[in-house]
Amino acid sequence: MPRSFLVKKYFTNKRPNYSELESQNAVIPECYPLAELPMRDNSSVLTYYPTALVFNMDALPAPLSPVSPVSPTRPSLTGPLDLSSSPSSSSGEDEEEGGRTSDPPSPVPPHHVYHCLHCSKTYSSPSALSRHQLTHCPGGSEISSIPSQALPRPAFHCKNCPKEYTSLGALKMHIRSHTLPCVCTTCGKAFSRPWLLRGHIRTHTGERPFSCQHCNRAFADRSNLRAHMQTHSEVKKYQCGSCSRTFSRMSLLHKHTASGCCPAS
DNA sequence: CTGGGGAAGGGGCCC
DNA sequence: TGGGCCCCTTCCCCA
Repeated sequence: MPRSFLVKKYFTNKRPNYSELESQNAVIPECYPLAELPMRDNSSVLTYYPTALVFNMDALPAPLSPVSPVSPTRPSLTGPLDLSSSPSSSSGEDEEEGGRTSDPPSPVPPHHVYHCLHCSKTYSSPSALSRHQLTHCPGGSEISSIPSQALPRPAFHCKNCPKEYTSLGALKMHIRSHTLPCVCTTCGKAFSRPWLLRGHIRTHTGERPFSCQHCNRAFADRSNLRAHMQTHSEVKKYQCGSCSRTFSRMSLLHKHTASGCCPAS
């Protein structure tokens, strides 16, 4: 299941072709320009339907209790193996440095006492919970059990693509992928977010702040380090549902299944 | 063909 | 509400 359950994806899951938009935004000020919505003229990419978002709590399923420790985002068949049951094992999965991943592997932090009505997620404050629960509102499949009449329609549409969002903030974030306001001063490549640009700048500077504790190999991206760590693990994270063969990356598993190795699947 | 690294996209969460 | 960061995912390329 894609993580982007906020978005209705009508087309392919491949990256959008921004070449046309890039040509439209060829002149963008350097040095971290501000992201702004192209509101000039009457050609705003924002389509705002002032329909109030009504969150019908009565139409929602009963709260989950107790909270399941199983991650709800893991795919079932082709998803990664659940290795979280042995966090201190020698797989090296949890040995990377810093960040939230170094937190204790407790599935529910003790200060998280507000449970989502739709999934097993918990939050430390009512506001955080209510904000999260809004993500279940739009034509999302995660609440398919709720009658469609009880669900509010997505209110924010992107004019450049068919995506729909439940909040203006989410739409603004998405629009940045069209406007690409962050431009590399070295090569001129544009990005949607400053931190993406920072990661890109590392390709110019050669900075690799994430290093493997097993082989001292360094990486510019934490996710790439995480993928690399899988190569040190004897039991890979992603398992074929048919032949039980494991892979270090989901993409490799997809290649495996697409190659027809396991036609029964 | 397979495995792995590099680069990038994008939604979620916290502050 | 927005910035920053996290995490997952995907594509491309190369050995």
